[in-house]
Formats: sequence, structure tokens, C-alpha cells
Amino acid sequence: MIQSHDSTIDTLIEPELGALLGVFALHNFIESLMDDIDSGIDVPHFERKIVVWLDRPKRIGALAREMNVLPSTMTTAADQLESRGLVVRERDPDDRRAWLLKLTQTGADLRSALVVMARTLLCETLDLSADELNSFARTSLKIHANIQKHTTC
Amino acid sequence: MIQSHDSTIDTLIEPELGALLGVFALHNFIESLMDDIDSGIDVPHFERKIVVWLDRPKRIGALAREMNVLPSTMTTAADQLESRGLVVRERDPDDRRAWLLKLTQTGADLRSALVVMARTLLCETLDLSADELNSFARTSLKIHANIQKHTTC
DNA sequence: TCTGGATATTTCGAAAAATGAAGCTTATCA
DNA sequence: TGATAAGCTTCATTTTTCGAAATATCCAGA
Repeated sequence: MIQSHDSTIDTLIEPELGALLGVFALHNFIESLMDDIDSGIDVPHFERKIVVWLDRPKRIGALAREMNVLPSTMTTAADQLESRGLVVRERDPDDRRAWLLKLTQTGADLRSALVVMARTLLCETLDLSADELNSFARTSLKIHANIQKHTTC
Repeated sequence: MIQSHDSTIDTLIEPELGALLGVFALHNFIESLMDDIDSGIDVPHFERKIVVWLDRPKRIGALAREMNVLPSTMTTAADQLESRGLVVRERDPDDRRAWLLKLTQTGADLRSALVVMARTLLCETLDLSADELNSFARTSLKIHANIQKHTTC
């Protein structure tokens, strides 16, 4: 198992690569924060993520694509959220095959609590300046919008 | 299942919230890109992610914390990577309990291929200006560094 | 208008992934 | 020196996700 030093190399970091790792790190950090926050809330982890993603009513299939899971996985999670009164399924008026997941008031309250607390911890913990945060948010929003273009239902 | 409109509300988006969603979206987007890229590479998904995370040799426990998984999960994944010749385990010279995961040349080659291709697709697909990308990368690197402070082994 | 192909979601068994308790070794501290 | 904590591993169990098949709906082209 132990080999000589010559058979391995150290890799270099380029700026964009650092950006990727930063995004990964931030994503994982936020996830671990969310795990910590709601140890008192009996909602499974993935379902909690869905609640955060539901900034507006979305189709099950679109949400699955955004979150990089299969539709069948999203179906199961939606069942869970629905049984807990956090979302309702509504027919998409534009397409009778499709369903919209929409937060209930209970779901929206949970979402607000999750997001506000995660965001507060994020700003305090990561020590970004106002400029950095605004710029990061602006680019991040643009990225989000551009990605939506690629996954629009 | 179908309820009246009065029982649900629409939520508003604040900028920092958009930033969070952007990060989530970007993370998922990169992951789906990586899924697409290496359909010809017989390495499971999580193990591929580990390869990207190994910008330098890291302890199994530290890596597990960074990636928000349990050490036992990381052990299994490391076994896989080792059996494929992508990493080697080396004793941490500072602590004989601990192991460092270090990329082999094969692992480093795979990492370069994954990262370069993902980054190229990222820049072309998401249409960021050079300023936006550099600023995003800079903040992202800072975020990464700050998060490392919270998970240092 | 009709038809064939594509799409949206669901079901449910199978597969994959992750957990978590227990164990061994090593490090730290009083 | 002894007690406690930390790092990693093992392996049985649980959880999560996949994926094939099915049904309903949509849509473009003939």
C-alpha cells in the first residue's frame, strides 16, 4: 500500500479550478449547516433541500433535472413532502401530464427558517465583505438563470 | 390532493437567497456534466468527485468532513479508488493513526481530464464575462479557504 | 383529422449508497 | 500511568436511488 514518492505527483491549482472547489465546498458546507439546523425537524435531508429549491411552484420533472435526480426519485420525495403537509401537487394548467409542486404555508415557513438561518450562519462564518457577497450573489444569480435555460421544462 | 389557491403562497427571492440557489444549481450542473463526460470511465460517481477534491494529499477523515460524509463511507470509496490505481494511501507523518489519500499519476490524469472538460463546458455554457469569472473565482477561493478553517483536521 | 413518436409522472422491485455500532490503534492530557 | 478521545476500518442494516414498464397526454407531420 505504501509506495515511493516518485510514483505520485502533486497537482497545481488554477483559479477556475479553485472556483469549482469553492462551489463544491460551499455547497457541502451549507448542506452540513442544514443538517445541524434542523435536527429537531423530522424531514429527511433530500426533502429539506427540495423545500429550499421551491422558490416558486415547479414541475416534478423540471425539479428533478435541476437537482440532478430521476423523476421517480422526485416522485417519492414529493409523496413524503405532501404527506407532511409541506407541499401540494397541482395540475399544470399548460400541460395535463404535468404536476406543479407548490409550498403550503407550513412549507414556506420551514423554508424561510432554513434559508434565513443558513444564510445568517453563512455570512457570519465565511467573513465575506459586502462587496464580495453582492458580487458573488450577482454572478451566482446569473449562473442560476443561465442554468435554468438549459433545464427549462 | 388538489386544494384551493388560498392555502398556498408564493415566496419571494432575496439576493443572497438567489446566491445560495445559484451555488446549488452550479454544483448540480457540474455534477451532471461530470456524469455526462465520463460515461466511458468505469469509476463510480462519488469516487470521481473525490478525485476532483484531491487537489493535494488529504486525510481520510478530513476529506470526509469536507465532503460531508462519514469516515466509513470514505473508507469504502478509498478502497475503490485504490483498487483502480487512482490513489495510494500513505501514512501521515504527523499522526500514525491517520492516512493520507494521494493521487497516482493515473488519478491525476483523470482529474485533469475531468476538471478541464467541466471547466471548458462551464465557461462556454454559462456565458460569464472574464471579469465575472475572475471575481467569482476569487470569492469562491476565499470561501473555500474559510471553510477549510472550519474543517481542518 | 389521425397517427406515431415523444414526453410527464408513477409504480415497485432491484441495486447502490450510506449509516452506525463496535473494534483496534494511536494520541493527548491530567 | 491510566483514562479519554480521535482516526480509521469492518460489516450488517437501513436508506436512498435507480430503472424498466406502464398509463396518460402532447405535438408535429402527413
